[in-house]
Amino acid sequence: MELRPDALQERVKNFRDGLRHAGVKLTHQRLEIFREVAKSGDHPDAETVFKGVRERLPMISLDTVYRTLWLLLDLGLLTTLGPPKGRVRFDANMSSHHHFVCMKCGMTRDFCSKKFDQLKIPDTVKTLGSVQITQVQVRGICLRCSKKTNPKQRARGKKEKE
Amino acid sequence: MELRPDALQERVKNFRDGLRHAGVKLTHQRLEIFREVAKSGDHPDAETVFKGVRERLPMISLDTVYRTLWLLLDLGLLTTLGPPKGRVRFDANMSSHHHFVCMKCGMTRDFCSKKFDQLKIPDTVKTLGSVQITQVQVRGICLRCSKKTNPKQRARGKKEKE
DNA sequence: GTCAATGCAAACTCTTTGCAATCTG
DNA sequence: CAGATTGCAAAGAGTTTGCATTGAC
Repeated sequence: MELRPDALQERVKNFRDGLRHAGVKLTHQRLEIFREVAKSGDHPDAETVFKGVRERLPMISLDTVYRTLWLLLDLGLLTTLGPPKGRVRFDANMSSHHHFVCMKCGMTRDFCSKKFDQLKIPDTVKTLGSVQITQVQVRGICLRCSKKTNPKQRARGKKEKE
Repeated sequence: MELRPDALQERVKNFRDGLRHAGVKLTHQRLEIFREVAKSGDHPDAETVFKGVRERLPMISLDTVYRTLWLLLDLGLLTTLGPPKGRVRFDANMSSHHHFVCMKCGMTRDFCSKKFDQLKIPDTVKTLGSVQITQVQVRGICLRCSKKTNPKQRARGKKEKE
């Protein structure tokens, strides 16, 4: 599923501005990595981005892809699907509920809402496949992370504990 | 954040029934692994489950934890947060949109809905942290996966491609 | 020209697999 | 008691890091 060219242009412009504003260099690699994510509605993982970019920049290395993706995440030019960290997380709550997710540390909490339980799914969505569950995901920064005073903390710091 | 004891009981009962119904043996390890996930509203990853269970079953091995979690996922006694596979996936669409996610292969598609863009977040949620984005996640099985006739396919088959 | 960014290779971490020993039903 | 399940150890992915070289500003 490819994006319309003009919408891609728009995203790329935004990307250039974002880098300049952050005082970060615009390299070939960064541009192509961003384009690869931006042009797709599929939300690729690092490896998939790597393969795509390699067709245009055969010399690019996988670690540059990783470094760039995390950088763009820090700069707010990309987001991730689900919690911001790589591990799969398990949920034994099979009754209908919703989630608050902290984008810094990944902390996730359930909450209930009758209203949210009854959302009507657009018909266009039903053409994508059969629907099992609908959940609302509220993303933000948890109290614990908000309190941390250091403004330059990495979004993916490994030492962080929930 | 611990679950109320009676709600935990309920989940455990459901779990026993689920295993029996699937003709799968109920072992100490499986019970404790399930309890560890079920008692927490934090949605632990495999490593965290392992550490928790080890306090009660010191001899348990990490690979048993993994095998059990994927098994329970297959049996529908657990779910995961976000896509069902471990890799982080990136999204360059920073404007408001929502997701359809296939629980078999992880395929994810954006969709738009003005209604969903305007959901009012319950006040209780705001006590958890500051809110940045609210997205609806519709989970189900995509057309491609529905078509596959083999009913015993593993939910996490590695060969699957989007 | 300077300093950030890249590519390479090696290290690390997380997850999976093969197999003999053990335990459930 | 039979066959599923476990623990161990080793292999396989996926991700990160150090350092010399390259390239953007």
